[in-house]
Amino acid sequence: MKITRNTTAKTAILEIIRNSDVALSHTEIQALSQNFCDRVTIYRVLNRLMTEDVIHKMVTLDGTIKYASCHDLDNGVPHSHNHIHFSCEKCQLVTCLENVSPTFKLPPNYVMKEANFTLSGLCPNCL
Amino acid sequence: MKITRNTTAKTAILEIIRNSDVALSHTEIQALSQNFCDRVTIYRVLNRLMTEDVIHKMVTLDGTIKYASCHDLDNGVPHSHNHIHFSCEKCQLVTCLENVSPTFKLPPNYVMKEANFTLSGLCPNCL
DNA sequence: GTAACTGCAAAATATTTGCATCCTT
DNA sequence: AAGGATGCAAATATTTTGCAGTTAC
Repeated sequence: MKITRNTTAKTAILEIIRNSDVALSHTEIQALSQNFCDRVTIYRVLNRLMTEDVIHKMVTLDGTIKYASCHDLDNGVPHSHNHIHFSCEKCQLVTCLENVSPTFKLPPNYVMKEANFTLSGLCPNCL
Repeated sequence: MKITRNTTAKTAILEIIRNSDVALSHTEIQALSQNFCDRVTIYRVLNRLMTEDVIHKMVTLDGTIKYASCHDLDNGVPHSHNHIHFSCEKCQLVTCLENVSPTFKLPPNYVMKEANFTLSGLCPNCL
């Protein structure tokens, strides 16, 4: 996997994502960045961070793309992104439910490469 | 549930969606509609069809929203939209896998209202 | 007849691209 | 030094809103 340069923008954006316990959209990251860098740079840094596999993205039911940091598993096995993301319709926060992996059986001759599982509803804080 | 008026635009758009065996985006529906009606009307009709529960939407991994008709179950029970959608990365087609419902266990105090399960990979035609 | 629907224009929002300049390695 | 990264401007794409005119019921 190709590693890109460690620039200040990249470091700052990764910090924002890692400090958040919920997934963030490009717009939310921009708001948190306090105009530290350009909108366009955020788009490009997010793409870089994804190719490096330090963050992953998901989509909410309304099509908004959100980013969250990847948590490495203890055993060093490459983590999967097949966990469920929960989007609270009241507080709007998107949380990674790292330990909830759905099971299912694909029909014959389908080859899965990526998965996105998003639920919406009410989170414990808004219940 | 509120039923909206059966206008020619609504009928035509529903026809397009029902005649397709894959889920369609707003842009794709517009292309298929041969400029039968305005872009804005398509947005509004799609929203109406969703409130009437005759179509449902999903999001692909890149955030594109796609629409597909709802298939009623034999027993008359309101169908769920918790089936998996498969997005082929080669031919770009999004298919509803109606019979594949994932099972999972939500943590306590989460209340699920909607679900979106999207996989990407290769479909049987592109394998 | 009337409330719902549509088309058109325009605004608001989101994302991508080109290019000159700057910075990491 | 060199190639990658950034900022800015601008193009492109997507979605929403307002309003006047039209249509379904």
